[in-house]
Amino acid sequence: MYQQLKNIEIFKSLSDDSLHEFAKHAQDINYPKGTILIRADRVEPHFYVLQSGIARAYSDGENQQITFWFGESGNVLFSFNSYINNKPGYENIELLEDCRLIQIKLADLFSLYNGNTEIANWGRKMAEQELIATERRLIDRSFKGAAERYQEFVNQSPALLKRVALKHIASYLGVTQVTLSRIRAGK
Amino acid sequence: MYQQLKNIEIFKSLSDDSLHEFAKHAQDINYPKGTILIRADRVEPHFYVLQSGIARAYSDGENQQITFWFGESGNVLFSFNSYINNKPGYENIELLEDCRLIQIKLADLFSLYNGNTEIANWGRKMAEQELIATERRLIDRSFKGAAERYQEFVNQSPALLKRVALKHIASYLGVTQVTLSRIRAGK
DNA sequence: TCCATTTTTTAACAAATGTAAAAGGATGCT
DNA sequence: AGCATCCTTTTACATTTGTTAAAAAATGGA
Repeated sequence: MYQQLKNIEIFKSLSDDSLHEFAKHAQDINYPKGTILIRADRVEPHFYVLQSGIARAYSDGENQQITFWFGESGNVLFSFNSYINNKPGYENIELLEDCRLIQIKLADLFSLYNGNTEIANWGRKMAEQELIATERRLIDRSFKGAAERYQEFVNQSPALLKRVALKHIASYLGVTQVTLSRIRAGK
Repeated sequence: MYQQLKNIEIFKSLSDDSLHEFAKHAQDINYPKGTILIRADRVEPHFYVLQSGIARAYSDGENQQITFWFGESGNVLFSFNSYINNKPGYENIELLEDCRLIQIKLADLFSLYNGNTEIANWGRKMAEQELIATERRLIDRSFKGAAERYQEFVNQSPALLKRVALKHIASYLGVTQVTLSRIRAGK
């Protein structure tokens, strides 16, 4: 497990000691395509790292479903509200392909945070990077038109474009599927 | 300074020891209304806590300015990209009233993070709370119409409504000032 | 108070996006 | 292969929001 973690980008900033600590609590696990790994109405007691496959996080509304995050190999994956506030969250996470995951209990992760300064700072930086990326997306919604946001998605995530249904990409970009079709048709 | 920090909500989860550590590096500072405290094109070497007054963060585009954050008494205030990546950021921060601030050098904050597990976890939680709030706003842009977003702003931030120019609130909500006027007129 | 400046509202029109429904494609299962 | 299901595109129309310009209202200083 130590060797496995060592090859994951997000762990590369950690010392060997911290990585061994992580490895003690980490499990390798597989789930098939279509699995709803995390449900909005439950407290999810695990934290995951995607090793292969892709996933999406979405929120259910009255008559629509909003996809607001995609995860690829190497990304961390958890229920924000479980992780941060120990409450049921607003997001579901669905595996869009068969996935191989690292699984760690939140309780174990938190004791690592409390007992190891390096890991606490690792967790801090992880949250900060997500924060800055999310804020950029929020700002881009005001600055850029839907066509431009689509072009950026194509440039930055060509792999996702091929593997994810367009209806999910549409809601990720903040438009309806009809609008995305229009953009793609170049009209 | 220790007594002063002790009364700020965001520091209340810290032990006395950690608070004394903070106090060693904290300074009390005042700036007048209109000050551009943080500029997008510079690395900002400080981290601030607002003690009184209000502020906004905004990003400049070609022909518009997007306000994406408001700060009130008790909020932390920093340049994300300076703080997180040590690079010039995308945001300016303007003081909308005379403000009293706590100022701490980022270099000092980072050494606190690296030397004190409790403070590292405090910083982690701070980033996590901002993250969850930002993500909610992003999701709400898709789920809710502009009129509903305005109503929520009115309910959640009545103080800001009175003290901030409507043009800034409009861009915070992701609409033009004309649209916000229409919403307010109930049309 | 008066004036200049800034902010907010209103109006008319244009553009972008949403909605609903239908048709065409693609996919997966038996 | 054939069928059912789901995804994507297209069309027509409605609605929302943006743009530009002007007027009204508020603000701040001399």
